[in-house]
Amino acid sequence: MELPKAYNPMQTEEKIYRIWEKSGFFNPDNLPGKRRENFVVMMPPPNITGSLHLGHALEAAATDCLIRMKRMQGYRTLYFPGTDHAGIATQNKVEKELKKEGLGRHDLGREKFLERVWTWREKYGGIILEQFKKLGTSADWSRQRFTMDKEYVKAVEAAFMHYYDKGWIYKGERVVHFCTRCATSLSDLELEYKEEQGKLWYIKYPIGGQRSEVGNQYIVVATTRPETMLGDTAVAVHPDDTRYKALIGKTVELPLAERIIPIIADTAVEQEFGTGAVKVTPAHDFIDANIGERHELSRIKIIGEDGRITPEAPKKYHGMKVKEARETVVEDLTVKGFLEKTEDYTHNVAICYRCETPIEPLPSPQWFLKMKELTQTAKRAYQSGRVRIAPERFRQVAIEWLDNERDWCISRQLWWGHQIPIPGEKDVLDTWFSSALWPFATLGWPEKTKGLETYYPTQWMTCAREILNLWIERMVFSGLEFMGKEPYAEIWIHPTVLTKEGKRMSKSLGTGIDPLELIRQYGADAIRFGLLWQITGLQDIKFDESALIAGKKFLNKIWNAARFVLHHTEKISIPETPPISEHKEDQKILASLNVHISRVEKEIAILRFGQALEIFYSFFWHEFCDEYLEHAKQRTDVAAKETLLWVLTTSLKILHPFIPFITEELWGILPHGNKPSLLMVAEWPASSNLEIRD
RNA sequence: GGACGGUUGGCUCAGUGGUAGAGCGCUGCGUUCACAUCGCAGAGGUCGCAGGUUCGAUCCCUGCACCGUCCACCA
Repeated sequence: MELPKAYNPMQTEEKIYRIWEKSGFFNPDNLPGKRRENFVVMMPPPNITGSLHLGHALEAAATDCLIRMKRMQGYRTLYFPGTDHAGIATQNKVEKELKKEGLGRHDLGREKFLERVWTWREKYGGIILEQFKKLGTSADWSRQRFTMDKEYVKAVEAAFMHYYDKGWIYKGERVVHFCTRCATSLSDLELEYKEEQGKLWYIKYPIGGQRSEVGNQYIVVATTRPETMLGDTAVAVHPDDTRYKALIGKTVELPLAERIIPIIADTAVEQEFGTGAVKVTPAHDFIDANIGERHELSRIKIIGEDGRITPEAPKKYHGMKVKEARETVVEDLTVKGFLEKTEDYTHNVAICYRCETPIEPLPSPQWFLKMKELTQTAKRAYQSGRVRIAPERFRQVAIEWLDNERDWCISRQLWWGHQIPIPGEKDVLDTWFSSALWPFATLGWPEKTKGLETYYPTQWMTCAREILNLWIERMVFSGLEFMGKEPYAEIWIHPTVLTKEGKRMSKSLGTGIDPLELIRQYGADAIRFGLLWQITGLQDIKFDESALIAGKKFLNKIWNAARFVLHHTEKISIPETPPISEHKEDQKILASLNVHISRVEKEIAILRFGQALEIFYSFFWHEFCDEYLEHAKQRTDVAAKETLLWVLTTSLKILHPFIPFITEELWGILPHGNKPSLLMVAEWPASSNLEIRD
């Protein structure tokens, strides 16, 4: 067969992927040979709103590399794919789509709106998985799950009821982060922070009196949010603050609201900030809420879910938006002489991670899940090593979060999501409540399915750094709670892909790189090569396209080495066992091959994909091509030909997990004695069983 | 504010207690016999700064500077 001089990924990749899919080998139930041990990995389900970014590509390349290697090593491999309904994210996407038609979700009503979301899901829900296929991901698409599948909904309800019956779920009015635009509460992890040039207002609170004018005695508090003073129920100072010690226990009159409130002592107050005296608004600030609980202060909710001032505040301010209220309050304070001074002040303002609206902390009835016991079981799993975490340093990060996590607010005021299975409840559940069940809900839990029996627990998982707490920890305690077993043996926090300048990749900043564009330009193998090549250890990756060029060149090198070997070994088949040869050069390359296989295995075991690839790249290019191939040109004996074929085919096996397309293509062309199966299920060269001669 | 990571040739990164390496880029030469997406040759680094340990430090320790990430968020 005459091969073209240059490797062309376009002509290969689509064809090869179809052959793989048709083989059925992505499904572990169809794998040839006896398979005793599992290697199961759950794909972190991408949002149905998403399209592939380099983080996904890195995740898929690394996971697929492991899966393919384990598959060849005789494991029962399952790479389980699926997608996440992603409550807020998806709802916002659809709302944006509606907005173009001049409609809001309330115009449609709940039912019609949800129909629209499902339409969206049908249309776009699978696109991202198609993009994973382009990368060569050998996931079992026949098992694909969505977090709103019927069976999955049952699992979510069962989990909720389990906690509910245990008394771990309760409804309470708590101060939560609230996005007034999305009209929903948000978890800590759904916030972003934006630096804002704000002001610090110093306000005089008259001491003791019943006066509505400023007297001689007053205490000054500093605040960035003067409008919340309408809901103040105390002024707090540090108990050790000598300036204010004499005032503790006395009262002040709250300007504008004309309420008498106490001066209390609390260690949460920082003496150095502002005047050392702080207004306490238990309804609209988290720290104040805590202070309020300690001192049994009443909570006056002056900002409503609509972002407007409530009737709890003085009549003048009713119905004002927060910003307007702030301006009016400042004006009134100024006119009445309560404002001492104003300073410029830069601070971070919490904003909604979806729509960037400033967050209002406010008391709202929400559902909570008690966390104490759950987090402690998860903590023990990490401490005992039953769940390993790589790199190891993230274990401490995980444990610290588990130690400090408050009860989990699991309700959201959205339309798109899992209904809380309590009659009359309109809210839906936090997306992460369903994601937390991913490793076993995908396998049919709470039914006792064969899949669950066979494939739970899983062996490995990877995710991005920022969802370690959001997702990973919650899967661990959910797995322990519902299955009695940790959901995976090891979690790898993979490097973050940054721009070459070391900045975060972001669509809005225009610093993102589209992997699909790169695939078109270089081919999927080169992308996988480039990404894996750059995973070298602890560091995040400053994505460098030159690694893709290196990959592309390497692929061409492999292609042409194969062309040469094919020409040079006509009428010879690939030997079944390593050739035995008298020639030193043959012995040397065969021995070196085995050494390099073992080194690759060792690097992969500690997830150093870059070093593994480098090791074999160097062997193949320099030792095999530059030296042995040149030497073999002088040889016509069978031993040389068998050695060429042996080293080449073995190299294809080793390289297949990294660059599956080209290796599979060449495997199909090489002269096998018997009709070969696919390379993806070929037997991994057992380096440990081979004699290493040097 | 808390925690963590990094600082090595033009760029992106490996690496080791004892003459410093790769890929990409660059320079020169070379196209009959796998590959010009190639071959050969080469230039290019006082391994962030300052101390310390050591016979010897790019590597170990301390401090500092700068870059970055995550977490928390302060009125």
